[in-house]
Amino acid sequence: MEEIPARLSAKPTWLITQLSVHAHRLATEAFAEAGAHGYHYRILTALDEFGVASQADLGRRCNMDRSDVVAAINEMAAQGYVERTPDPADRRRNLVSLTETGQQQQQRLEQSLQRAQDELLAPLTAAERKTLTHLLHEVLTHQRSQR
Amino acid sequence: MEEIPARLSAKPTWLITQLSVHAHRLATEAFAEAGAHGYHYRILTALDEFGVASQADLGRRCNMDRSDVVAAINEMAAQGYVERTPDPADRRRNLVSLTETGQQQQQRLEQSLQRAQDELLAPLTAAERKTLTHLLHEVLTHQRSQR
DNA sequence: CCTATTCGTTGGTTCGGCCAACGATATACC
DNA sequence: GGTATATCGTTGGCCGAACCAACGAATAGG
Repeated sequence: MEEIPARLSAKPTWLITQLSVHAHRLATEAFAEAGAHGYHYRILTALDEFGVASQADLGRRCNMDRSDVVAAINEMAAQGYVERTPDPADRRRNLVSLTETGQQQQQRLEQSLQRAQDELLAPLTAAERKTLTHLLHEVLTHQRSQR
Repeated sequence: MEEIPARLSAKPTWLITQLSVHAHRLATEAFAEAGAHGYHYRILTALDEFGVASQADLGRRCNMDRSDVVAAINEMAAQGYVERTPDPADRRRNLVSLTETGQQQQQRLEQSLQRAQDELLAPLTAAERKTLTHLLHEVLTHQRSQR
């Protein structure tokens, strides 16, 4: 019926980009249930893991552009998940901190994402998931080091 | 300096989406050298592999929306890589065919992509690449069967 | 015959990822 | 100390890939 060209389906770049579409769709749907976006999850998780940070730090940790951090923080501050206070030690900076409800939101998103994750990797055994994760990690860190 | 939250970098969805950014960038740069886009490569390859097809067929094979097929065909028809003729047997359809120069373009893109591919997977051995490809393929086909 | 379905096309939205520029501030160098 | 350089937050924009809704024309199925 709708066969895929072999030259496409044999290429890792094709597989990765196609799979990222599915992964992205699953993650987006999961986040949408909690009224959040991908950027929001990244920032909440970074704050939960490393504590208070400047917006620039968050951008670097979450691999986001500074301007996108601004927008995400605006939205989450309006929702009460995050607080923005000027850094007394460096008045260029804003210190972003996680609120109580922000932490709860992080946990909600964490669980939603976990479910999406399981759905995505359903056909793989635990060992295969580990192998896949390891290989992807390998390639990604190499790619990151290249620039 | 700019550490990445462990909860992110351990998640296949994160790894896949982040890696797809790199894969996509490498592929896009490779295609840009030949003045093409990712959608163009997909269609050219599908035509090369399966021969003449309707736009709707191309969309299904390349996993593209019909409307995006229209735009890509427009561009490639203007470049002379592809020809659009009405199907006499079904006047709703257009039959899209590959021209001589279109076939050459497909080969150019094929080679460019191969180079991007090698760059992306540089840190992996041949065996690891095979494993990765296999696992990705597994997950993707399962995902495709889900809808 | 008439209802669904398919096809190509137009026009629009969304989301993630970017870039350029700005004023304010901080750091480094001379 | 003063001056260049860099960083930070912010605004406002761009792009590409994916997708959706709706339309007229044409076909297929009952």
